Amino acid sequence: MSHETVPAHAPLDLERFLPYRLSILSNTVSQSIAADYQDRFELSMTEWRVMTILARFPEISAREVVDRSRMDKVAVSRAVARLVDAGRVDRGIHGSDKRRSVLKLSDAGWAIHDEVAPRARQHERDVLEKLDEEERVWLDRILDKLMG
Amino acid sequence: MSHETVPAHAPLDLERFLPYRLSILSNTVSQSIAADYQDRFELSMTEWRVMTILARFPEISAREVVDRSRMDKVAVSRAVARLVDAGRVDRGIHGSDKRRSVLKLSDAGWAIHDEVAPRARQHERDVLEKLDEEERVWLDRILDKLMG
DNA sequence: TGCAATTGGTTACAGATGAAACTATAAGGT
DNA sequence: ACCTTATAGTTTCATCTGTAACCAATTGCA
Repeated sequence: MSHETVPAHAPLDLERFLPYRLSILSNTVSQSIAADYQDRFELSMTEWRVMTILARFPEISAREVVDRSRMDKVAVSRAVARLVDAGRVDRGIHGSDKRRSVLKLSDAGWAIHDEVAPRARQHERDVLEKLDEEERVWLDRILDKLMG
Repeated sequence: MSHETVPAHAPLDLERFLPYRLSILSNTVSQSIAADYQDRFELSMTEWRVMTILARFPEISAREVVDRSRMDKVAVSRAVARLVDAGRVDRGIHGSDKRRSVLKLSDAGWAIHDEVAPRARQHERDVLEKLDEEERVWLDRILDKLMG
């Protein structure tokens, strides 16, 4: 029998590693929703997110979309450009500050929003249905604390 | 006063929408860990994940890495190629099936693993510290149910 | 007023990603 | 043995993404 000279490696158990589990879960859920509207409307996830922000806060600037969504500035710029291009968002210019855009959903944009939003909500319900009411309350509270 | 002809839009509240919250949380957590090793070792997240799998299951094929990690086949192929290139993983060929690779961490690979793994675990603890013990138990249980 | 620093937004580039096509080997059925 | 099908892994291509550089309008202040 020999002395232990090699340090014992301590491999991570990826399956139980929180960041990994979150990443898998998040991707699975987001992908299943995105799959639903990407083909039907040629709408990327970023574009959809911008649309939901504009649905809730009409007439805001791209900057405000960034602030409200934690999305990347460049990503928002590109998404808005495509949405304007597709006639789904109307872009105006702020009266007193010519740098600022003023964005809102067009009628076509609203039509898509009104079709996609309920389906997205349904997906969320499908996921949450795996939990009982007590677990849903805890999850909500835990996410708030983790993201605080 | 007029009849209500326009249907009431029902915008999603992105801030409270589960898939969105998961996505933000997951990105925040994973990014903060990845930032730690990406610069110091020029190691991508995919490569690091492959390394953790090989640490736990030495002498497996790329296929088994895919199965155990839910990662994309192509992503694994590329990550392994880079790791082999960098001398962090040794690639052999399976005796009775020449298609199959046999992968394991090299000494250099283990050295990196042994430095990164504890730091990754520390990051996980940092995140979980925002919760009390009861919440941690619930979170674990909830993730299991959602991912079941 | 004039000029440096800031801010809103876009562009350019470099790296990451995923679907599909491809190569090579193996397995299965006749 | 022969031929079809399946599997391991790589390559290709088109798209996405993030960082940094950039432009134009605005603000702050000497």
